[in-house]
Amino acid sequence: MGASLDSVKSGTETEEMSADTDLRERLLQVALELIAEGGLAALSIRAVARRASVSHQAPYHYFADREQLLAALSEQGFRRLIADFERVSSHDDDDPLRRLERLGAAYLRFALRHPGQYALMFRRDVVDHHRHPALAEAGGCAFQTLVDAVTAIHAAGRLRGGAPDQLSVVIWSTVHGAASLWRDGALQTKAEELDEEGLIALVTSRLSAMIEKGNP
Amino acid sequence: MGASLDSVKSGTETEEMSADTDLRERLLQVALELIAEGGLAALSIRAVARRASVSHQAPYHYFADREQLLAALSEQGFRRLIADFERVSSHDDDDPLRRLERLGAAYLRFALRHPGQYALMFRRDVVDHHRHPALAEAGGCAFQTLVDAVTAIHAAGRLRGGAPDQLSVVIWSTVHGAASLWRDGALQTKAEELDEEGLIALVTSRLSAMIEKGNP
DNA sequence: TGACCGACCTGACAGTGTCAGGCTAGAGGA
DNA sequence: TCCTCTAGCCTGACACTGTCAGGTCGGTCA
Repeated sequence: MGASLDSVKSGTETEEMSADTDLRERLLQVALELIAEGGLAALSIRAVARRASVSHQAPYHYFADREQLLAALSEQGFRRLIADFERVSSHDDDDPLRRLERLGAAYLRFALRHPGQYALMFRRDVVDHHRHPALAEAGGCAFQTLVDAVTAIHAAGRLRGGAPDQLSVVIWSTVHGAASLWRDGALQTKAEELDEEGLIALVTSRLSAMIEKGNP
Repeated sequence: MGASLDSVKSGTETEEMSADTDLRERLLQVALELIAEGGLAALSIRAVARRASVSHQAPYHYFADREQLLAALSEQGFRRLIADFERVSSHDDDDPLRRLERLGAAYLRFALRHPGQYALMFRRDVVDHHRHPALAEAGGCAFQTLVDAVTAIHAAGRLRGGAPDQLSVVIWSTVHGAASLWRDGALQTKAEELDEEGLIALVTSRLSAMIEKGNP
């Protein structure tokens, strides 16, 4: 028996992926679908296996346990976030404060568009970064982008007090908090006239206000 | 059988609570212990029942399902947070900016001292506020305290731009983000010289910088 | 030809939340 | 005194989960 339909790849390209794709990749994509549909609670190894039409044990050939699959998903999220960062960084406008604002907006957009995956990236109770060096490295790289942006503001002499790495902590806290609260629906009931773009504008505008020298 | 040792209450007051206490209260306390010891993942209805020395079904007499128990725990958390807010509010110093800073510090202290319960208070995937009006009301009350504090700053003419409720969203985001990132261990690796009190000082100082008029 | 191995599979186990249906002590009315 | 009712538990089952143990099968390589 097994995966009996290799090399067939006939008419059904419409759904999911073609059958001969790496099972590992297919499992990751299916897991992402499940998270997007029903949140982290809807993600079980067996559910992933079912949707991928393999046995409930097949995923364990590629991932030692549940946490390893989640770690791979989490790392993928950080890499995509970093890619988003790079996209908005390579802007011809080189004002460091605007750059920080664009990074903040990109962060929030990523979090709001991929709420399930974003949540997973910070659920250390289910994925311990210490056990997954590649994940820890990706997360560190994302944070470093923020630190670099603040350092550039400092170098331009426009930072009001504080060390760049410490101010980065506060800035990261602000965007992470806004993203988390919005995802959890905690903000929608408080400021009803606020939509996603409004939230992004509100938060990013205060990011520079928080650290810029000589702000009115 | 059942709870066979009512009205005894002899020598064993040292551990947990006396045996004739409300089972409902005992379940909540045991649940809190489990969360404190092993996080939310360690909290199962059956584990609570085991530690409370009752059958696995006894909790369902008081809580319709798992979510109801978690909702009660979450609501208790918000009420304790509100109590902390009131404690630091009734200070003879009536500078509204200092008051906001004290609120922020109280928020962070609560989150850092009760990480499991705090996490639960914002896990809407496990506890939907819409299904638990008392919980939603407690959460709204806590947020309102922040809004009131910002409104007082506005009334004193010391707010730089923005509506109080919108600025409250940003401030809440900042403290919530800092608390969440610290709890998840995401900050410890980035700014190693930072301890809990350092984080509180760092964040609260930037809260006023974010909104105060005429800040240097 | 035979040993090996990667890529799956089936079958079991303990743990979980939850449904269904007990049991028992006490209260309230006849 | 007897009967009924109910609150406050209980036992037993179910489907679901992650995970351990041990197949099977096609290909590779000596």
